[in-house]
Amino acid sequence: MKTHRVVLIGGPTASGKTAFAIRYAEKLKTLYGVDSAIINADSVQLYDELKIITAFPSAEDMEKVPHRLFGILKPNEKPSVAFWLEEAKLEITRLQSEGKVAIVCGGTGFYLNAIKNGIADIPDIPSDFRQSVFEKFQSIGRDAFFEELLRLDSEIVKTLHQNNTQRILRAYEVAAYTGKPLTEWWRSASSVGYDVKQIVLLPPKEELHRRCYARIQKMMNNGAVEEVRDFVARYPNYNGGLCKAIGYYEISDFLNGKLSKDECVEQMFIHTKQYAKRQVTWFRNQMG
RNA sequence: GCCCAGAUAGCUCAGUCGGUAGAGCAGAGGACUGAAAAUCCUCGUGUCGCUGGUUCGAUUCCGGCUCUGGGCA
Repeated sequence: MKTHRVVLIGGPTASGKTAFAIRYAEKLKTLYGVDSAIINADSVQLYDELKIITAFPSAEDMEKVPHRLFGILKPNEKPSVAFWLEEAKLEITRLQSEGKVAIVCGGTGFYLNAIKNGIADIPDIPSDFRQSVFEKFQSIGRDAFFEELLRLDSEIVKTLHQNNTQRILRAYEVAAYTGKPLTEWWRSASSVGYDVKQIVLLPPKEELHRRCYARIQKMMNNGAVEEVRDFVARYPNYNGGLCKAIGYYEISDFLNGKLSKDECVEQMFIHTKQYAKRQVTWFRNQMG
């Protein structure tokens, strides 16, 4: 086992990545005598809150194998691939210098892909600039905004639908701020150049759905409701990155009476299945 | 027992002034280069409750029946 190799473990939610990664690390140790660490590649486990609904690794698991990049963000901080990649590269470099193997594990295929293929070296866009772009979008409307974007970046249509607000804003920001179209930045992306071994777990759909449901039940039994109640009490009117964790809105709606408990669980189940499906599509089609 | 309102896609419902019907959600597939548990795209044949009648033609109008709400007794 070459220690400079980077192992990527991906798969949809509830596919058993965490358990697999730990077994993998233990085998590296017993079979090859090689130490390793698990690096988080899950956007929502980057946070140090809402650990139940984000399926944060258990304390026992974290004792078995060193874990990195878990719980490194506060709720009001925002992650991004670029941020994550920088941190992951630092960890990988550190592990490799110690002769250890990096096991990058998580469900955010976008992040895993960045390890494989790298991302374009685009400068940070200041938040006030981004805000002004957003205001422009709101004032002139989607159609006009998209037309202006095409003037700045004529090739963007090939990969971008004008209804995709997040991305047309991003494309506009980059083109307007850097004076260079996003599509051109993408062409200049260079691979990070790791020797990557990729493992993707893809359980059959029915089994995956069963596991998703079991996991939601477990979260609810482990205090997911109390966790969200406590969180919204400490962060009133929160609208940061943790909002996107499945369970945040559903349990909030249960707490304020908009959903019954059964409906809440049902919604979480539906959203988890939909998420898993998007992940499977990504892993199948974007990562070979 | 009587009165009223419903009965249309897996669910919630719209609609057809009579020419066999469409939205949202769910579901299926897909995209993805700095929000990715996010964001976005594509896909809609279903005895229009059952049964008679009128009509060239009924899911649509009329009658009866069944079921579900709500009201009156």
